[in-house]
Amino acid sequence: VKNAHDEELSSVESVLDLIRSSGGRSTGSRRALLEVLFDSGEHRTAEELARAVKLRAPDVHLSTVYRNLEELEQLGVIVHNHLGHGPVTYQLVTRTHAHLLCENCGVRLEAPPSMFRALVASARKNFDFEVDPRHFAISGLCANCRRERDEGARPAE
Amino acid sequence: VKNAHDEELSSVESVLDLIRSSGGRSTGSRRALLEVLFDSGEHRTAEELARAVKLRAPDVHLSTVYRNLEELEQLGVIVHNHLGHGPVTYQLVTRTHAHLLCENCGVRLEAPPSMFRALVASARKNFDFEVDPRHFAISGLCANCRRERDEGARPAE
DNA sequence: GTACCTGCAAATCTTTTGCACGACA
DNA sequence: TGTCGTGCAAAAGATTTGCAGGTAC
Repeated sequence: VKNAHDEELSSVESVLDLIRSSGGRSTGSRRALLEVLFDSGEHRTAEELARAVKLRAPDVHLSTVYRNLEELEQLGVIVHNHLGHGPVTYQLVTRTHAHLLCENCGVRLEAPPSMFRALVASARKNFDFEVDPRHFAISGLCANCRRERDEGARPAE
Repeated sequence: VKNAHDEELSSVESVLDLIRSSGGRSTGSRRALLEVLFDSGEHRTAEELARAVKLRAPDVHLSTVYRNLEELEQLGVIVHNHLGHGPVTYQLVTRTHAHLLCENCGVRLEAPPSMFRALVASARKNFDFEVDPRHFAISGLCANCRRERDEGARPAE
């Protein structure tokens, strides 16, 4: 779980350098995966990433994508997130942030780090625990679904 | 996503009543599953619950447990949690609480609701979002693993 | 009696692994 | 050249579904 510095994570080439310097090899499938990760939006599943990789390198197999994602995660280049109930999603560590996820409709809101300041401080103080709010989404109910629920709970609809 | 009142969730029989009143039937497999849920500790997987159910009612099939868990969740009797990377776990809604989960070693700490007060207020104010910190674990690093990481990062070990 | 529930088997979906071949350093 | 990486197939783990028969109400 080694910590890579930000400048090492700024481009496809710099990450390939990082891979080489840790004893790995710079291969076509790794380059293609990194290009996709740097190009694409957030929270892509392994399947989505593999589909995009195949556009650049048609022979790259899904299992190779999984293996490379694991390698990149160990190097600290990407993280995976558990959002909702679907498959795991991946993204560059330099682009992570916390999320609010509606349990009911699945809508996802990006939460600013400031929102977690008190929680981070409290966990540190009370449990000596360093909270990283980016790995799992914070679940709850969005405004719409809360309204729906409250209306549904009215005595006589 | 109807909200059951607490007194309806206080015992196996009261939940069976709730099931009947919502058009469902009181069956042996449902009773056995509820007995297991009321008897057992927290965060049990479907597999674990099915194993315990089979001790009371050997013919109950795993798929029936899944179907009944889904039904109970829809009635608001239980919730499921995503803790760490393993299978989903279930527990009675009356016994839920938030968790801190170490990304590195998997240790799980029970977090008091007070720890989330500021987050809950801030999400409500800024996003009109009602946070329920019990559904997903809050991930991060426990004291031990943080120490380990910090030592690993020292210039010369 | 009828709608709901269940056991069983099989399918589905996501992810992992074994193995032999090929490619990077 | 030797190790690491890859494609492919197959396995594994968790969950869902189709169907035919059984059961609560």
